[in-house]
Amino acid sequence: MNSSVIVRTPLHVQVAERLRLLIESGELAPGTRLNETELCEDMGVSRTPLREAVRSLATEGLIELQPNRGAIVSVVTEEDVTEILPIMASLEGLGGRLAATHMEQAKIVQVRQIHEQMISHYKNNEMEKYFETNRLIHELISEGSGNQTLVDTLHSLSAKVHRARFTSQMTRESWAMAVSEHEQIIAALEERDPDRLEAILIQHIETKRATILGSIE
Amino acid sequence: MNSSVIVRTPLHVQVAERLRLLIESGELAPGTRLNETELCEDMGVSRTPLREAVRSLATEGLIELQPNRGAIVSVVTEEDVTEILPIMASLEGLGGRLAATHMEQAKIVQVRQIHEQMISHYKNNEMEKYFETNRLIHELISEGSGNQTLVDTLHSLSAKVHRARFTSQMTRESWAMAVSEHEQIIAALEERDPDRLEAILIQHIETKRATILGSIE
DNA sequence: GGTTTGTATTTTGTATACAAAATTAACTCG
DNA sequence: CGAGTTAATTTTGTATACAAAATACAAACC
Repeated sequence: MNSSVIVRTPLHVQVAERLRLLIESGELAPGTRLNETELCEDMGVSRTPLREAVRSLATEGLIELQPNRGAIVSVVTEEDVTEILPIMASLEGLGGRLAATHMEQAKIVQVRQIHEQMISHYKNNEMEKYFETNRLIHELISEGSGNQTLVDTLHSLSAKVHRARFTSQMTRESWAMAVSEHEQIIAALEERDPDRLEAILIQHIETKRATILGSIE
Repeated sequence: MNSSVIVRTPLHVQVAERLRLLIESGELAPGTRLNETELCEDMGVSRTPLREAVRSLATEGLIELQPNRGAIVSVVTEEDVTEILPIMASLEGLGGRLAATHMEQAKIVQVRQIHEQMISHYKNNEMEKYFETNRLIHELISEGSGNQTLVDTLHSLSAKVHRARFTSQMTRESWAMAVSEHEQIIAALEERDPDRLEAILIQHIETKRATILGSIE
């Protein structure tokens, strides 16, 4: 009976993770054609695991397959984002509603702490760090729902929006607005008020939508 | 300029579709171990496209990969269904809300027609046909939202629940309840009342939840 | 000059071959 | 007999080889 088996993660999984990283970081920009032989040489693997990884990321939506013409990094359009945000609003709302009742006290304290960090990043005008803590808070709250499927679904949707990279166009006002909403989010969570938390989270995404789509026109 | 290119769909896509069918129809039962060579012989393809297909279905959640031990048809647990239904409620609600305003009149008429068909299947006690028309109505409504991402997300969640195959345990009362709710759904759609449609769709899934989970204990 | 057509090259799609791990079966020793 | 160990077999993981399609390029033609 070996309860702590060492599992060497399969090559195609490692390759997929690495590709995902390259795509999500923007190193592989949307629309980039993926050359198999080239990528294989870079990563030091053969085509088989690489192709398996590409197929995975394709069903995930990160990559678009073009039959007999290879694959490109999929392009997230404004339309995609317009479709995704209402879904995220709905799901974040549900997540908050559940988290308000299910989340452990210790986790809520943790969220508050990260919130404070986020505020200081805001004050110091540290965009990158702000976004990172921001993302973390939303993730912790959705995790607080205790619903893993919800967490996964939100994560995948959020990744697409993030990849669109419209967020950097944030104005001073919209940023202030987002921060103020976050203050309310934490408060509602601490008061364990499902209805309010749900409402604010939905409103928060509406703000996000306005910011993102405002920045495009 | 060739606008109607003939694209021979890649083998791995065909294989994936066929596997998906086998899994969703229950021909490949949850937990079944997938033997590569065996499946290859059955389908008349080599291992490469088969494996690519398996990787796809794995990221889709239909198949579970066990490193160095192959793949099994993933098992949908009661817990999974408990997680999924609230998400579906939330999303179907959103879909209905959008459909109430966006859906074309002709589509609404079509939904009404299928609804009538469904009713007659109900009266004739034709379970299978009832479920099929039922599924179709929900799909049409979510499509009426005009939000393809929403449609896809719902579809994938719905497939998991369906695969759990708890639904056959429907009692006479819960069935009647579902039918009556459907009547209200169509009415709200015809009246183009977003709030009511959203509310009923959410309630409808609550009924479904009660039915499904009631049948387990 | 620009378009077309045919050929060379690259790139993808699929099959096979080899390596490593897991499962099964056989066997030893208590 | 039966637990444990080792050998044989199967099955998966990865690499390579071959086939087919797409792209790039050059020559011929209008």
